[in-house]
Parts: sequence; structure tokens; C-alpha cells
Amino acid sequence: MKLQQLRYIWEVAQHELNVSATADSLYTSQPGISKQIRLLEDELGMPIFARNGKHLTELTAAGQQIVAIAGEILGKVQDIKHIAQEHRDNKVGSLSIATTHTQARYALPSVIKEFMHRYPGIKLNINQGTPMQISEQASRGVVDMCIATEAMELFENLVMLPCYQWNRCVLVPTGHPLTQTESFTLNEVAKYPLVTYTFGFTGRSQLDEAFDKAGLHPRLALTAVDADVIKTYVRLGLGVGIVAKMAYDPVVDADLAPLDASHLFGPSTTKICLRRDMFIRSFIYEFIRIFAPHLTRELVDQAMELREKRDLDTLFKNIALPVH
Amino acid sequence: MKLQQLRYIWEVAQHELNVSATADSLYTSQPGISKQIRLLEDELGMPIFARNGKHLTELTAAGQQIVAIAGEILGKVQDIKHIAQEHRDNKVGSLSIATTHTQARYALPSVIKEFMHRYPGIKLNINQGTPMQISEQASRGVVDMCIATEAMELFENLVMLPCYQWNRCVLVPTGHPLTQTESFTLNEVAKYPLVTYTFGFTGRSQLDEAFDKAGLHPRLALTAVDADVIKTYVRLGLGVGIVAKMAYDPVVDADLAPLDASHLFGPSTTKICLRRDMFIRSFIYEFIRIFAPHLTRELVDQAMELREKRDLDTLFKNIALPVH
DNA sequence: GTTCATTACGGATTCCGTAAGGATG
DNA sequence: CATCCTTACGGAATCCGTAATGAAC
Repeated sequence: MKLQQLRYIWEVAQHELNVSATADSLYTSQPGISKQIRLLEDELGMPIFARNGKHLTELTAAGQQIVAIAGEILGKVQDIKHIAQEHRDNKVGSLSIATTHTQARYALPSVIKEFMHRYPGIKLNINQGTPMQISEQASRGVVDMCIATEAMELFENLVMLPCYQWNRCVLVPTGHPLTQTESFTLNEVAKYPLVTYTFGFTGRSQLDEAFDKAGLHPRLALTAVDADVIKTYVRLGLGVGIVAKMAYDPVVDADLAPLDASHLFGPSTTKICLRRDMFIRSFIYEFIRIFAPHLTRELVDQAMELREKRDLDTLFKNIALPVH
Repeated sequence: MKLQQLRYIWEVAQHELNVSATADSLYTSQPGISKQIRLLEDELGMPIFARNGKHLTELTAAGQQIVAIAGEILGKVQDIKHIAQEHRDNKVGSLSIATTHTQARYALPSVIKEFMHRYPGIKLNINQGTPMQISEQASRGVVDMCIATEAMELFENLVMLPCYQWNRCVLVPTGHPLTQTESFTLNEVAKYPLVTYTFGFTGRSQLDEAFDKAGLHPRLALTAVDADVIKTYVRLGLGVGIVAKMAYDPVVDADLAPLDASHLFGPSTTKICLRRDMFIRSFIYEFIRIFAPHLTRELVDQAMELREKRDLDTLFKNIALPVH
């Protein structure tokens, strides 16, 4: 058994069992991968992939377990390389972050700027995607961490570190009736068609929950994955927008009125997720610290030790999160 | 990086950094190992071993972490092989057990007999050693499991499965004064020199605890690692013996009187320990089941998921253990 | 002087690319 | 017919053993 063979079966499994595509992505030849996979199967004395003629159709039952373990092994190989790199020079390396539009656009820029200034030797890499996509990337080890509000709890091998809480604002054109009332209610908001996040994005679940609990079923005029699109359609008068507060920019969005909606919807918590058991390089601790000052190295280490969601909740229960 | 290189650094670390001895144990050449280690260090760009001239003196700080991870990787490689073997034929394979004299001599024979009968295709391997040694072997993955009463809690990566409880008896030559009293006390026992287990063996800690709690400091005439030696010296009149009940054989030991001592010392619990995260082949579940019928596959799986000692205690709290 | 790791070197094996072959949809 | 995996084959790199070298205790 060789590490490359494990890498090949893992990569093929990640490429929908398409060996040719895998070969392209690894910049190697397709027969080379085929051969190594066959050799591994011969050594193990059983097929990892089920074949229909010459096409790989699916993973065998045992193959699924084997590929999963191969993934863990490859992760640990990365850990070894990271440990070595850290030891050689803890200011050189790379950091891959997967995150959502909202974080990338509004929360991360200042953090990235500060980080790049402090660690000019670290190659930064930011992947944008849906909460599901980025969680999966973090879970699979494609990236070092993901930052988001939703979907990460679905992946058991991710440790969630709460970073900050944020609230929403209702966004309307200036002069809109809602701007007249001192303090509006959920009922009043629900009278208008809404323009807000797509299901599964940027704390949308909190929103649905609030309306459901109030027995309201507002009309959704449009849902989008990012606040910029939402603002555009609010300007067109399609409806009232509900976005994260931080998405409102007083300068650019001067033609819109942000009405605080903290009293209508529960706060959402943005979290950094790391793969459990990953080796955390010093600059990653630093990045986390810049993004969320309360997440000290010690606290992160403690959180990484915990397996259960409830233990994590206990750990962070008494730690005040910044509110944005 | 290659699996062999990881195997080599791990094995060298297990052989007190002696490359020659490692080469012998792996049936390969010493320069081959040296070379591969050097290549790995070159690739990582840092030394794993600290050298004094040409002697390996110790692991570097990063080297310790790397060797630890290498061990985990090698364990997972084994898991893959076991999964494949299980899939090919779940009645063929090997089972290595490390255990103490007491278990090997008195508790295991009937279990082994039954197991061999049911699984003639499994190569059995039993290592005898001190509780410390066998726990370490299980922890390092040298054996599949260890069975003992003491020391395993020191290894964080072992999951302890309680198998049965046992009590002690006081062993005296027939006609000894202690045989006259209906129900003797700890005080009376402590008047005689004791012949019992060496510290760290076969529930010796329970024994010390009971005497300590009673403020007694009996004289230890002799301590031994196994009951056979203890019996021999009891026969010589060196003192009264305290051994596990199951070590008394009515036929062979007819010249000795076993006095039940359950009321003097708390019961001890014998446990099977498995490395956390190891792949458990079906015949291992079966072996466990034969040894401890209450340990169903489901229960073992549940226990393997738990990280904390307290969670394990909770899991087994309501399960009645056989008492021997 | 013995033990032990490194260097040197040669033969066998393995790896990986290109090219050709055959199955699937 | 386009896609995709397997087989065939040859050159390059790697692995691993023996023998020689040199440092440490």
C-alpha cells in the first residue's frame, strides 16, 4: 500500500468516480491512476470501486470505509507537512479559507488586511461558496477553515468556534411607510413583500423561525444569496429587504433606510469551523484571534478537544461574543 | 513522503532510536532505514531526530509530534487492511491479545478454547506482560486488545470495556487459626505477614486501599506477580496469601483453605481495552462477547464513540457485570 | 575495540508517461 | 462517435542490499 494509491482512490471518489477528470486535476496521466488503483485493489484482494464494464459506477461498501480512512490518512500527512513547515518558518505557508458572500464582502476585508500586514509570507486563498459547499470543503480538508453562519453543524468532523453575533435590519427606500413608525412589529413587516436571503444562506433560518413562530407567512418577492442583489431590488421597489446589519453601508446606501430589526429576529452567530484533529499552525491561531479576539489559542485548543455539541455550548456559554 | 518512511521513523522511535536494532526487527538493512529517514527529513526540511555525531540521541520537538501522527497513520493503514480482510473472509485473520498472568492462567483458557473452536481460521497470539507493558502494547497498536485490571486508564487512546468483577480470598494452609473464626476481619488478617501481588498487579491497588482506609500497615512477607508463586510461599508458611478467588483450584490446591474475603476488599473489575478508532473485525466482537456476554456489538460501538471516562461510566452504570 | 550511522554503488523493481485497444452510452 | 477505462511497453527514477567509511562510547 502506498500513499499515492490512497490519494488516487480518494481523489477519484471526490471526482464522481471519473478517473480522467481526476488525472487532469492532478496533472498526471489517466492510465497511471487506473494502474495504481488496480494494484491497490489487488493487494487488498477486493474491489474498492464497482465497475460496469470499464466504467466506475460506485464505491463498494468496504470501499466507502476505505476511502474515508484514506481521507483521514491524507489529512494526517498534511498535518506532518504543516508541522515541518511551521518548524522551519512559522511565517511562511498558506491559508485557505472558504466562506460566504456576506462574510467575504463585509466581515473579512479588514481582518484580511490586518493579517496580510502581519504575515506577508502567508499565501492567502479565499473560496466563496454556499454554506453547504464551504462546510463540505472544510470537512474534506480542501480548505483550512470555513467561516459562515449556517450548515456547518451537519458535518461531524468540524469544530465550530463562535466568533460574533449579528442582527438584521429592514431595508427600505427612504420615505417608506415603515420609516414613519417609531418601533415597528413583525406583523407590519409581513404586510410587504420581502426581499431577502435564499434559503440556507446568511442566517435565513432565524428569519423563517421568527415568522413561523408569529404565525405569519409573508410573501417572498425575491430571494438572493447576497445583500447587494437584495439592495438592488429594494431600490426597484420590489419589496422591503431584510439583510444583515453589517451589509448596510451609510455612504453607498444613502438612498436606503436601515431600520434596526434586532427586536424582531433572534441574533445569528457567525462561526469559524476547523476540522477536528487538524494541526493548527501559529498563524492560523493568529488569524482566528484577529477575526474574533476572544478566541485565544487556549480556548481554541480546548474547543478542539471536545466531541459533543453540548460540551462546546458549555465552553462558550460564559464568553461574551462581540455583537455586530 | 512515503508510508515506509513513516513506518521507519515510528519503528525507530519504538526501538529507543537504535536504527540497527530496528533494521533487525524489520528484517531489512540498516542503511536502507537510515537512507529513508534522511530522505524524509530532507523532504520536510527539518530533522526528526537529533544527532550527536552519528548517533541518534533524541526526537526533536517537532519530531515527537510527527512520530505520533505517523503512528496514527500506520494504525489507519492497518484498519484498511483489516477492512479488506474482513470483506474477503470474515473467518480468517489474526487476533493478538496482551494480558496478565492472572487472566491468561485463570480467566482466558475457556474463552480461548471456545473461540478457537468457533473460529479455527483465526491465528491467535497471546502476549503476557505487566499491566503497564500490555496497556502500552494495546495503546501503540502492537496488539489488538489487552485484558487486565490495572494501568489501562493511563492511556488516553484506550477504550475500557468492563467485563467482570471479581473478589479476593485469603489463602491459608488448612488448619490455620483464621479458618477457625466464622467471619474474620481485616484486623485479624493484618496480624499475619502477607503474601500477595506485587504493586501494580492484579488489583493490588484495591488491597492497599482497604488496608490504608482501616489504618492498617500489614507486613508484606513476599509479593509476586502471579498466584502460583503466592500459593507456593503460603504452603511454606511464609504468611497468609491474598489472591483472586478464581486463582483457587479445589483440586490442585486442596491443601489450602480459601477464605472468602469479599467483605474485606472492594471488588475489582477486569476490562478489555481497545484502541479508540480502531476497526473492529467481526471475530473481535465475537471474542469480546464470549469473554463478556453483556458486551454486545452495539454496546461496544457505543463505548468506542465516547471520549470521556465519565461517559463510559454512565454507559456501563446500569449494566450488571458477572461476578467471579 | 565495539557499536552504530552514513556514504557509495549496482541490480532489481517500481513508477509514469505515451500509444493502442475495447467497452459504454 | 465521443467518452472513458484498461492493457502494453519503454525510459527514468526509486528502492534496497552489500561493502566500505567514519564517528561515538
